[in-house]
Amino acid sequence: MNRTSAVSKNRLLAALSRADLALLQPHLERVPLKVRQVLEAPNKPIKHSYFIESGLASIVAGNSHRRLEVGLIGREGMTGLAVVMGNDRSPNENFIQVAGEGTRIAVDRLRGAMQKSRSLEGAFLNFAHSFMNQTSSTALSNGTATIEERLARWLLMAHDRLDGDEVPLTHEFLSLMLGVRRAGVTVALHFLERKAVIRLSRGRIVVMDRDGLRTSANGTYHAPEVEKRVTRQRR
Amino acid sequence: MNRTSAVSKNRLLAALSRADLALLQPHLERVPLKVRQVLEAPNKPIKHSYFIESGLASIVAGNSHRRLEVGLIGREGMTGLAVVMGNDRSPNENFIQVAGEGTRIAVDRLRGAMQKSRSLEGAFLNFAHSFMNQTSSTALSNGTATIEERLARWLLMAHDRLDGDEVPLTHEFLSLMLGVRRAGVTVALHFLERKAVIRLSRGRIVVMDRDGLRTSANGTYHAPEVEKRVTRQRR
DNA sequence: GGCTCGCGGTACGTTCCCGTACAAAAGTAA
DNA sequence: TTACTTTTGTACGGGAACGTACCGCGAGCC
Repeated sequence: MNRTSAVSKNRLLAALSRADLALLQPHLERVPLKVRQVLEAPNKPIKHSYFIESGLASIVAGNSHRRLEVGLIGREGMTGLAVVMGNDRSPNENFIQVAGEGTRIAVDRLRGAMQKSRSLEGAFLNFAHSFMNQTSSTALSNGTATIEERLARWLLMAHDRLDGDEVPLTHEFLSLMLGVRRAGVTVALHFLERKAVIRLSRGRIVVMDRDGLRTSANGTYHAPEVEKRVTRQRR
Repeated sequence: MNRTSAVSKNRLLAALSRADLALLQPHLERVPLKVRQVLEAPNKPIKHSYFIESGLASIVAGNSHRRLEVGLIGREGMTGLAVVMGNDRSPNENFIQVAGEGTRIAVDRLRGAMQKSRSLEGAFLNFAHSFMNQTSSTALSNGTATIEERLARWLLMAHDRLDGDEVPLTHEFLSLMLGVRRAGVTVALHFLERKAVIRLSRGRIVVMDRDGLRTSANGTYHAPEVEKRVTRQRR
């Protein structure tokens, strides 16, 4: 199989050494990712880890009354972090928010591969750490930012992970993600539109000006960390 | 060395197998933990991981304008999770909030021990995962709860990790942790005092009624997960 | 080609929390 | 005791977001 076609659009897989990839390859299964598809149910054993190639998954925490998104995963990473960290489940729900496709691996296969290769395990843990940082950052902005700032941050994160400039989501959906009123989202989006950083149409937000969005995010957005981990590869 | 006295008051250490503990033991150094002592500075290489035996450390995220606590670590765990996950630094600050003592280990020794024992690594990763869940939960309550609810949650978490019922902190300090006004904390604490779930005195909050606090937390507090991870010990 | 239903725009009064400010305790040092 | 510092109690006007509600519009369905 030729090298170019073998490289996944998933950045985590694409960055693996050939040997590590070979450990996973036989167990990877290509799957479509449909909107609202549940990848992990809260407190239920996780069956597969997903490597997203296009689309977006949302990690949502919640206690029936309260619910909101604590993290976003796209082609830069993988789902099933609980498994990477030696557990079999997570209290949070994980579902597809923007349709796409990717590959998945059964969790026992994943565990096996990680046991066999420290560098593979290291790569996954490294992503788990950056996801943890994303969650901290979410906690920070939830605690201190306005809806408009939080929306700008969210749009930037989504834009980072999608092809093109369209974010195909309704205000209602965004309000669930941010844990605020739908009407609040509508108003805040209009502010952003008046600043010409986005354009709105039904069920769709188009990012027009990333820098403007960054300004609107007012310090709550941080570019996805450029891998600065201690290299552990020593093979 | 006799078994009773060898068992650390740190729960993570106490739960390790004898073999795993033996890997760490030679490198552990007993240290006092002083208020405001910085265990990890943001984006600087971490030098030691700390196993707290008494006292409380706070993990704070922030961009100079904004700052608030995203997690709390006491005797149930360890600091330096970035290292556990293969990195050498974290964007968050980590400092002592309530004085106490504990042991620490230099990070390269820690890495060495984790390389040698999968079960040791597994134990630490398991804690990292539960800390991650704590952070999600913080993100959730920051986004959806009132000050009074967040305070109740915070007090319960602190109470879980401290000896006795006293939380020796000023309103000012709590306001920094929650990212709200100091005056807001004062008012909210009075509400809780009027409900007789706490008692206030200068620089000190005494927990009187845990169940009442739980009610006041209104669903934002979850008892620290009772270790339900897949057993990985296969030593 | 009319209808239905989901989505988006807008409004009203209310609640929570903010920024700021100042003075009354409660400790601490002299 | 006195003087000083830190912490706490309380107030005020203002702004952000809330719950709720109602209506127009667009897109897909029959």
